[in-house]
Amino acid sequence: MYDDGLIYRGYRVVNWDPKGQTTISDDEIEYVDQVGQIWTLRYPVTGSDESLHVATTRPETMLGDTAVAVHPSDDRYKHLIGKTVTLPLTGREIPIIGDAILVDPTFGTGCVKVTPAHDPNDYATGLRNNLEMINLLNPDGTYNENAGAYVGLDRKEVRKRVVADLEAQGLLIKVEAHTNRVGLSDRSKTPIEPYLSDQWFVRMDELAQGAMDAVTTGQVKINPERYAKSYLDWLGEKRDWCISRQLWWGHRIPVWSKTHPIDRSILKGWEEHLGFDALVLAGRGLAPGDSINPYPEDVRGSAIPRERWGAEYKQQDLEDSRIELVCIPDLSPESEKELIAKLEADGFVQDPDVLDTWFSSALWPHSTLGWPEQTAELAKYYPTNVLSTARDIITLWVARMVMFGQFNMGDVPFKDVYIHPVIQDGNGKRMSKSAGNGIDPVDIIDLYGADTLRFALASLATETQDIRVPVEKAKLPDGREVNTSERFEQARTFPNKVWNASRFALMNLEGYEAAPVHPADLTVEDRWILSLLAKVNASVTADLEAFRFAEATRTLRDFTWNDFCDWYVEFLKGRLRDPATKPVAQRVLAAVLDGLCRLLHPIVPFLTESIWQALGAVAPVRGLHDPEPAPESVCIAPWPNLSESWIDLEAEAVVTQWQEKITAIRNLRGERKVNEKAKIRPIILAEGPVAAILLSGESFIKSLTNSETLTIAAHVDRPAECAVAVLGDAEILLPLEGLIDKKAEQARLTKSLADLTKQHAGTTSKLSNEGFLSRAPADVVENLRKKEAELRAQIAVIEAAIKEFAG
RNA sequence: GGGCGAUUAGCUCAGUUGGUUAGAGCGCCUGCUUUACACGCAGGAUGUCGGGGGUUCGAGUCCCUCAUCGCCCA
Repeated sequence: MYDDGLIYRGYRVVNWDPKGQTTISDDEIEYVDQVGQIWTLRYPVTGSDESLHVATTRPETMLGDTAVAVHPSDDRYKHLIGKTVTLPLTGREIPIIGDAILVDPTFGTGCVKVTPAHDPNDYATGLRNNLEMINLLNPDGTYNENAGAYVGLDRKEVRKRVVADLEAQGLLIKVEAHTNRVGLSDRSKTPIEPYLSDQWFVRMDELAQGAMDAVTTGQVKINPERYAKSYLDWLGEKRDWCISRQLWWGHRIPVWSKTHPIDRSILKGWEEHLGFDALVLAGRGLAPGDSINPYPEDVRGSAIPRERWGAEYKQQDLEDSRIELVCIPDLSPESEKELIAKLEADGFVQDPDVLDTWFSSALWPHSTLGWPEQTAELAKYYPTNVLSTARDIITLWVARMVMFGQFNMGDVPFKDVYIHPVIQDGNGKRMSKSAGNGIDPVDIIDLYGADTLRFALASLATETQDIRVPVEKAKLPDGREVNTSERFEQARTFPNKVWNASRFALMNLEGYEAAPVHPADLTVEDRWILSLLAKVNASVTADLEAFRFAEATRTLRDFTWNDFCDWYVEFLKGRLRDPATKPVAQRVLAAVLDGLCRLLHPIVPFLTESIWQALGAVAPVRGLHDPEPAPESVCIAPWPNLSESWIDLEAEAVVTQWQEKITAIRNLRGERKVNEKAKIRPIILAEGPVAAILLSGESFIKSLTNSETLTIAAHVDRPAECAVAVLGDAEILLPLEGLIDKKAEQARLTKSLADLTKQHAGTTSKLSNEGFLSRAPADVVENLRKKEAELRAQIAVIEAAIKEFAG
């Protein structure tokens, strides 16, 4: 990048942390609203009675003012442009300039003090207007000799004295409370100072454009999509990146310099080896265009016009000296050593600064694969598929990885960026070690296991940007008190449930023999569970591909718990006891468990692996069409891709019918507080195809409601005392001789009548709405018509039942 | 100041392109040690979808506005 002129040394205003004594990047500044003050100062116009009022939140910087700016078309001040003011406390005469960019004439007094060395906007103004730049600061935050009488004092002390001295001279107009945003260093929490100093920069224009193009063309996809905006906005500014840091850790900048008249003879012999372009030579005080400097623009920085070099460096009092810079290119370690030795023997010293950590981190996707060597890993894994990261480093890291990948590798580092939500505590605060509100994942593994941790996080990973995880204390077996959360407490039941269902399956797979199962041999409930499994397979696959982890997890949980465990396992119990039906039931059970393990594996890998091993022991060969040996680990088992032909809506409709009636009977039993163990003799009134479906599931309905007998008929002599439930297509009677409280029963029916009547009124009002009928889609209208008819029938049945009780 | 997100049951959250009576888990209430599972089973109660306005036959969902909270960027 150095050779390409993308890295340059520049004398710029940077963010300076006086405590850490280092530059910090824009991203490491934390802005806090602080109640402070704003001081209005009076600057007398030289040789006149007039004076200008300027407002500032940092009055001490006035010592470094080199101009006062007004808007060029501001009638109040236009006539003063070109004159000077006498800067209080210093006596310096500084120009009054017109600058339309810096000054908003409608804000404040319309006059702005300009301190180019200590404010980024003022710095830009200084460049535009060719202003002197006076650096007031020492690196430790004290004021230097440019501050005159205030030399050696800390910036806070200078402020106090400057304000007091101005007040004593009657130049302090007013002090007002003012809330302003103060930039604090993330690291040291001290206010940062804009500071003019020599730093290294990366030129961003082309690099940033390339990284923007990667996202706008879809070469890199950011998920959720809304985050692409912050990526593009940030890169769009194309602000050059200050990469030098005055820290003791990090990659040291591989540049050697010597402040001396240049003696190129010491490099004799290297030109050929390195190529002339590998050496960038620059000198402070060199005349512009000096032939010895191949990249004057790059070295000086585009923001500093060549014709202004003199003014720049005069302030550094270096006009007579020369700095020669040598950037070490890629060499073998031996050659590099040799070159460094030669340079250092001649008095060159390595730049003491290190590179910004993000500069090094940006190399991560390719450097970890062996780059700059062309390794096999690099060829195979670059570019990789997905980068998963948090949103606060989209600009810090993601954008820079893309730029560096494109520059070094000629290709983007990854195809998808998944921005996951950030976990906060129950009060919406970010977790942190110092605040003590953080949860250590290792503690959660100790408490609940890795699968529970993973399952919990997967179920929380929605598209939202934050997830709240209320923090509470828990004691580990070893006595340590750690932070945990009810979220994990809730999640732990799922792996347990899966494990227990698998135990049931494994216990019942004894004597399993693999054989193809013909579709005709499958029962309705087999076809039902396989149909659901195929649907789950499809939707989970789609969810994972779109990074919808919470949705995939919920689908799998619901299927496992509510369909497989609650119903299918119960349907199987009888069949597994009967030697005639057992073999097919076992084969389907093994196949479903096999599929479930594969689907659950990404979410609960340890659990599914142990089930997989146990399943392999009893049923090593599995599958319904063509049974085949299972892979030895679920880790390497192919992701299932069940054919749509498994989807069987007819079977689903049948099982739904059974479930509805079973639930209704259980409901009657539960509400009437009939003991679980008491045998009941429910009656289902139904006719036609509904009755036929129910008859086909008679044994399930009986066993799953713990009924002694079950009557399914179109008509029946109604027992004198029974609880009644009215469904859309059937009526359920539960004879409860001596247990029926007629009044309570009537009240229940009346309440349900009221509900239904209300619903019915809603549907009829819609159906009589001309606008609805003419504008709503036909199927919506049709469905509502059906609904209305059903409700009407249900109401009639309930009214009859109420009469029955009254009679 | 600009941008993004959130506000739905006591708590934590789903709710796809507007279309039946808004869902789940936990918690709560009732009843169950039914030989896979009490980290469980069966059943139940709980909502002015933050406030206001608008578009529409129809709004938790779209638009405007206000409020509160959070994040990012200047």
